Amino acid sequence: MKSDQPKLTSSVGKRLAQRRQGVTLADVARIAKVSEITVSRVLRRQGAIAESTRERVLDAVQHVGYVPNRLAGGLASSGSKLVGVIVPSLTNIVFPEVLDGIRSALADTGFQAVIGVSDYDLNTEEELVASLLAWRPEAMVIAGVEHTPVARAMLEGSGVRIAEIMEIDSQPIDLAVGHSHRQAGYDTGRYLIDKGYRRFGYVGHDWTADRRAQLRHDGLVMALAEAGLELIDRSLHDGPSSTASGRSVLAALLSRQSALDVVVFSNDDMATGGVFHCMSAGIVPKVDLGLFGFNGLDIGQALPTPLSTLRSNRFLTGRTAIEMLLRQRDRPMQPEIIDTGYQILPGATA
Amino acid sequence: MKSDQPKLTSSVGKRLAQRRQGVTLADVARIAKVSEITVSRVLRRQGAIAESTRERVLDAVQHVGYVPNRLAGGLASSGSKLVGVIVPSLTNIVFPEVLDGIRSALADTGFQAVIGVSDYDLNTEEELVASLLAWRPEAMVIAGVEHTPVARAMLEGSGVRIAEIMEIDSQPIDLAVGHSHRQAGYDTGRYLIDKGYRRFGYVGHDWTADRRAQLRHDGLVMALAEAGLELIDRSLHDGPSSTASGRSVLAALLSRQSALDVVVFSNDDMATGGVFHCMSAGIVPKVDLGLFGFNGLDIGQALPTPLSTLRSNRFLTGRTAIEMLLRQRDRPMQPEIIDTGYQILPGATA
DNA sequence: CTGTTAGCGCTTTCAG
DNA sequence: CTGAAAGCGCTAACAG
Repeated sequence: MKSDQPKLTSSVGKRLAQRRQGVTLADVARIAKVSEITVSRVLRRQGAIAESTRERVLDAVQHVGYVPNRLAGGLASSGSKLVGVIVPSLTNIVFPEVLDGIRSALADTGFQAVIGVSDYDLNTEEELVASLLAWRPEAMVIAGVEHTPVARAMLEGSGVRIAEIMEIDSQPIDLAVGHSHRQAGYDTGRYLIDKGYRRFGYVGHDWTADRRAQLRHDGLVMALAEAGLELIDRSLHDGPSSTASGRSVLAALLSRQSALDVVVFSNDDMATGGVFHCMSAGIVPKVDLGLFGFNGLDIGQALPTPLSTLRSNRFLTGRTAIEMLLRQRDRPMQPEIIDTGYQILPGATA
Repeated sequence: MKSDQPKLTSSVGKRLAQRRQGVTLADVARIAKVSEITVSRVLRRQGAIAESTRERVLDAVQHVGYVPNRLAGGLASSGSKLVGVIVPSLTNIVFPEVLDGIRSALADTGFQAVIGVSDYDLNTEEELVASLLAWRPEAMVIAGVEHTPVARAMLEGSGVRIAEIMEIDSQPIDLAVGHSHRQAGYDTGRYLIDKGYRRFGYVGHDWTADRRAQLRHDGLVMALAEAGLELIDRSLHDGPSSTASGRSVLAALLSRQSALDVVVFSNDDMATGGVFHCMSAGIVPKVDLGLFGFNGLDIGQALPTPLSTLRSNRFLTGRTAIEMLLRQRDRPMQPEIIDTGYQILPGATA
């Protein structure tokens, strides 16, 4: 394998054999017969370099297959070109979508994201904050505004810019990007009440892990209360949201409570499962029973009866967070909040 | 904000004010009245340390809120505790699932994954290889076995262990973990032929981006040929797979070709869309038309008629890749291949 | 346009 | 059990 590499100047070859390490700037400099800093400048396109030396350096780089060492570069320049990102999950598709927005904003900036997954656990999140901060990121994106006191202290104390995303219902440390979940729940209630629904049921998943789902629920209940209504019944799945559980939990709810005219789900995964249950049970969505989700996932819109739901803008949220963070390296005097909003997708199930 | 931090010894406070940088080992050492190396040892639990000094150091760390600098640590020890990972996409759920397997294998090892997304583009992948290698990862995981010559050379030359995952149909650089897509396609064909299907159609997505889908297709055609059969018709969507396109492309195929008794889809996303089309068009899966997917996604199994498909083991693939890589730091003499296999899920659509 | 001199913050020797 | 000295590979800050 090693022998497949291009042949190197013997001195470099020897050093490599001894070190097992990679080629360094010094190696390139020696071959190009310039100083290390000149190589460094060429590679970073910084400062004026004579075209002839530039070529010589680039040739040398090619020749020895030099790959810069960012650990060293970051240390020397105290600028890691890293952004730390913490999300609760990868299996819930909304988070990969946020990451995709982050990726798109980071493209061509030279920044790399280092991603941590907290698994909806605040203590895990705290550990991740510490370990990501150890990479000296130049900014940090973290889902949610709820953190352990220690995690919060580390984030505040780090001095780097922090975007707390997906939620703007509380005051952020520095910047919040997302939308109000309480308001989304409230708007869901208003929309359905306006449609004439009166007998509300709710199908949800584990709240202790997903407080944003709870905020939406609370907003919904608030809208109902204002209209003199209340949730007639609700059923919660003890675990993360999924199509399968949406299906079974709706079945359970309906088996004990037949008087509902609409069911609001904690999100589209659950609601899609609900639609599947209806299909199996011969219940016609909207006609026999209204169903309403949250997120506006593609899958829900591709259903034979497209899901009535609220679309949140995950990609935009990720993208905006990064754009804001990179725009200004110092924290603002006042915490800032950016609402990326949501839209009602009327669909065909409510 | 800054003033909310715990009060620091005045000397440290002054240095911080000057540097805007974080607290360093030296600061902790001064406060604990030990040398830097002792602090370092305590933090890395390395070498014997008197319990009393250990406590003194830990107190100091707490007091000043010290966060180690991994750039410096990695540089000094030439060990980054980083694993580079490159996947083609985050929006196709199978990749987040692989990442989750990687994450689970990395948990409690002290390693961090740095993730790059190639967007199914080999040139982008090449850039990612270079930029991830610059972080001096101790191992690298990359989806697929197809790379640009330059990317391949960098991977080989890096000396670090490389796992090429999701595909074992070609010879890997170092280690391959996944399953044979050609074989999966072949087995799909055998399974359906044994079921009595004879008139095959195919609905797929963009092959240029997803060569594993093409391999499955080729395997399918091979099985058909062995049985003296051939694909009667096929329709390809010019873009990534999605439920929506599976739906419309099946509709298009059926509108021009009514003699099919089974349609094989490039994956479960497409197949789920196909099932949705059938629901809308009054076609009864399995009875009127067989449908077969690939991946074994949850959504397919939660359908009113669970999808007949092949389940690939994404989580296991990610997890196994990391376990193998961390088990042995040197590349094996011979490239190694690990088959994480797949299972037929009979379902109810074929 | 190019080079010299000092580190960045930590860990690896090697001593004691 | 603890420390002093010497870098890791690169870049900032000055020269020239």
